[in-house]
Amino acid sequence: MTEPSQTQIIRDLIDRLGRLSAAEEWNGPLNPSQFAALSYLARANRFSRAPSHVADYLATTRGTASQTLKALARKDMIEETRSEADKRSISYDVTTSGTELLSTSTGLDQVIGSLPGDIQNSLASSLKALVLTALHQRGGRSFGVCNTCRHHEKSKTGSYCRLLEVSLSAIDSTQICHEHAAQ
Amino acid sequence: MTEPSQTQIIRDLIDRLGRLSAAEEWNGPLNPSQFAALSYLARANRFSRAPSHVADYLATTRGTASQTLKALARKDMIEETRSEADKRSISYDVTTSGTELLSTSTGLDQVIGSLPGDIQNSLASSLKALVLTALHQRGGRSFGVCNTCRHHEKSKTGSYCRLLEVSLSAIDSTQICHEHAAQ
DNA sequence: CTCTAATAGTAGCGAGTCGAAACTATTGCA
DNA sequence: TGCAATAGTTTCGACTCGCTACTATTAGAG
Repeated sequence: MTEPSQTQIIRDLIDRLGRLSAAEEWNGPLNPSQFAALSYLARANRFSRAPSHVADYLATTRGTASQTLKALARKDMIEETRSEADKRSISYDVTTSGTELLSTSTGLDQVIGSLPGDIQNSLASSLKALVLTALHQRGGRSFGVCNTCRHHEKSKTGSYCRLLEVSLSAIDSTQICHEHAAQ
Repeated sequence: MTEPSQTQIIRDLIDRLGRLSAAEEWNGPLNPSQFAALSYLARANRFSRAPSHVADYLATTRGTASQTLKALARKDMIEETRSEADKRSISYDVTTSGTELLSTSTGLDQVIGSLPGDIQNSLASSLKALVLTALHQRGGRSFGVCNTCRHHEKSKTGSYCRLLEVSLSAIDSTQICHEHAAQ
C-alpha cells in the first residue's frame, strides 16, 4: 500500500473543487458548461467569440460547444452576430442579462475571496501554469490576454496586432485572444 | 465593462483544469466520477468506504454514488463487503486491478509533477484550504487524514480513535476518515 | 476558372451523468 | 411494540458530451 503522491492529491483537490463549483453553478438558470462558456465569452476579445473558440477553450468538441451556445442564446444570455466577410463564421456577444448574471458572486467566489491576497496571487499563477502546460501537452491553444502576446504592438496612438493586422481598442487589449502566443 | 475579478479568474482556472482532467480520465476504462470515487476509496480508511461517504466526499447524492460504485464493482475495480454488525451498511475495498489503474499516471499528473516542489506544496495547501472552507460553508464533512484528527490518540503501543473507540493500524492512521474533526 | 479539399457550424444519436423521489431493509428509540 | 431514522437501491427525466453525418462557404491547386 503505497502512499498517495502529492500530484495525485493535488489532482484530487482540483477535481473536488470543480465538483463543488459545478454543484453551485446549478443554483442559477445555467448549468456548469453554460456558465463556463458565458464567462469565457465575457472575457474574450472580438476575434475569439466563435463556437470553435469556445470549444477549444473548454476542451470540448465543436458540436458540444454549439449546443451550449444555442442554449445560452435561448436564455438571452448571448446574441449571435453573423460575419459579413466570412459567411460561415459566427460571433457571440454577451447581453446585459448575461453580464448581470456573471456579476453575482457564488459561494465559491466568496471562499476564494476570503483567502489572503498573496495566496490568491500565487494560487492564480500556479493554476495558470498548470493550465498552460496541460493545454500545450494536449496540443491546444493557450488563450492568453491580448496585450501579453508576441504579436501585440503598443504605440502612442494605440495598440496593434501584427498577426491579424488590425488596430486594437483598449478593451480588446485586455481581453482573451484565441490567437495568443507567448513572447 | 468591468475587469474580471481575481476570484472569478481563479474559479475559471479551476473549472478548466477540472475539464482537462475529466477529458483525460476518459482515456481509460473509467469515467471521471468513477475515477474520483476509486481514488477516494483507495485513500479512505475502513470506516469511510460506504456509498454515503463517497457521496459526501464527491458532493453528490447517495443515489448517484450508489450507481457509480455499482459500475466500479462491475468493472472489478472494487469489491463490496457487507457488514455483520449493521446489515444495512456496505463497505467497498479496492481490488488489485483498481490499485493498478490508480498507479498509472495521467498527463495532468505529469504536468503537476513538473512544477517545482515548493510550488506544489503551496498549491496543495491553498487548494486544501479552499475545499475545506467550501465544504464547511455548504455544511459538509471535512474528510481529513485520521492522524490529524481531534479524536486521534497516539501511544507507544499504537494509535487509538477516541470517537469510534477502536485501535488503529499504522495504515488506518494515514488514511482519510469521514469522521475527521479539526484539532 | 473550375473542381476538390478544408473549414465553420449544426443536427441527431446513443451512452452515460446526475438529482429527486419513491422504495426496501434494518436499526434505534420511546 | 411501533414509529422514526438510517443505509442503500431503483427509477425517471433532464441534461451532457462525443461521434458521425450533413450543409454551406471559402481556399487553393491545376
